Amino acid sequence: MEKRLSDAEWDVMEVLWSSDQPLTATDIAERIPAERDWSLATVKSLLTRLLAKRAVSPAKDGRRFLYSPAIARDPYVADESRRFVDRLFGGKLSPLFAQLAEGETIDKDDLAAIEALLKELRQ
Amino acid sequence: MEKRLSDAEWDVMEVLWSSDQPLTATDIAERIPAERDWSLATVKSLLTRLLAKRAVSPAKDGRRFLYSPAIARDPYVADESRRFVDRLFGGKLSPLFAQLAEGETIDKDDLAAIEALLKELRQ
DNA sequence: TTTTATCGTTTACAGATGTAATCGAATCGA
DNA sequence: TCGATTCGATTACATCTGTAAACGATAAAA
Repeated sequence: MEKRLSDAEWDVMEVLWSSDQPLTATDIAERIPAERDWSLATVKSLLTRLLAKRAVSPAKDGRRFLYSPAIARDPYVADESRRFVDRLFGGKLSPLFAQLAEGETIDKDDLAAIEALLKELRQ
Repeated sequence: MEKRLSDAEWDVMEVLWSSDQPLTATDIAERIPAERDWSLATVKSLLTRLLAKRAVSPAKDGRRFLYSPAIARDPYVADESRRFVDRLFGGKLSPLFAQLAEGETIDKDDLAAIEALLKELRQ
C-alpha cells in the first residue's frame, strides 16, 4: 500500500474486507454503517480516491465496475499499529496496555487471549 | 482537551511535556527533533494553532510569551489509544497485541512489564 | 422510442494540515 | 539614537479530507 488511508476511506475498506467481494459502488454504500449517513455520491468519491491510492481494484462488469480490496487488512493494520505505538509509546506495548487497563476497558475474554499469547511468546 | 492534535502539533506538545516549562517559542523550536527540520516560523504557527485549541497556555513575559502545556499527556494519550483500538481492533487489545507480537517487535523488558501488569490485573 | 434511472467522472467547496513568509511593534546593541 | 534582531500576529498557499452536486453516457423501463 503506497498511501495511508483517511478515516472515511478506511470505512469503505472495512466494508470491502468484511464482505464477499467484488461489490458495486451501490452495494458498498448500502453497507456503510448507518451513522455515517453518506450519500451515494460520497461513496463514489471515496472509491475514486481509493482507486488513485491503489487500495481497491476495479473489474469491469458491463457499464459499471465491481470493486475489491487491493491491499490486505492485516499488513495495513500492522503498519498503522506500529506507527501508533512508536509515536505515542516509544514503541513499547506495555504503556499502552497500562493506559487501557486503567480505564478497566479490557474485558475478561480479551485478557485471557492476551495471557494465551504471552504463554506462547514465553517459550 | 477540545480538539484532536495533528501530528505536527503533537511534536510540539511532546517538547513541552518532556521539558521544564514554560518555554519560549525559540526554546521549543530548538528542541524539536532535528528530522523535522522546521523553521522557527513553522513552530510559531503551530503554537498559534495550539493556543486556539487551548492545548497550551501562554504566560506573558515582557514582550513575549512563555508556553506551557494546558492538557496533560496521559489523558490525551488514553483517549487516542481508545479511539485507535476501537477503530482497528473492535476495542480489543489482544488482536493488537498479536499483530505486534508477530513482527517480533516486543522486546524482553516490554514483555516482562506486560506480564507484571497482567499479574496485577488478575487479582 | 422516449423517458428515467444508474454508472463513473469531473468539479466544488469548506476546513484541517504542513510549512512557511511577511509585517509591525518592541527591544537590544553599537 | 538608529539599525538589527526578535516577538507575536497575519497572511499564504498547496495538499488532504469530508462531503457532496453536476454532467454525460448508457441501459432499463414504459
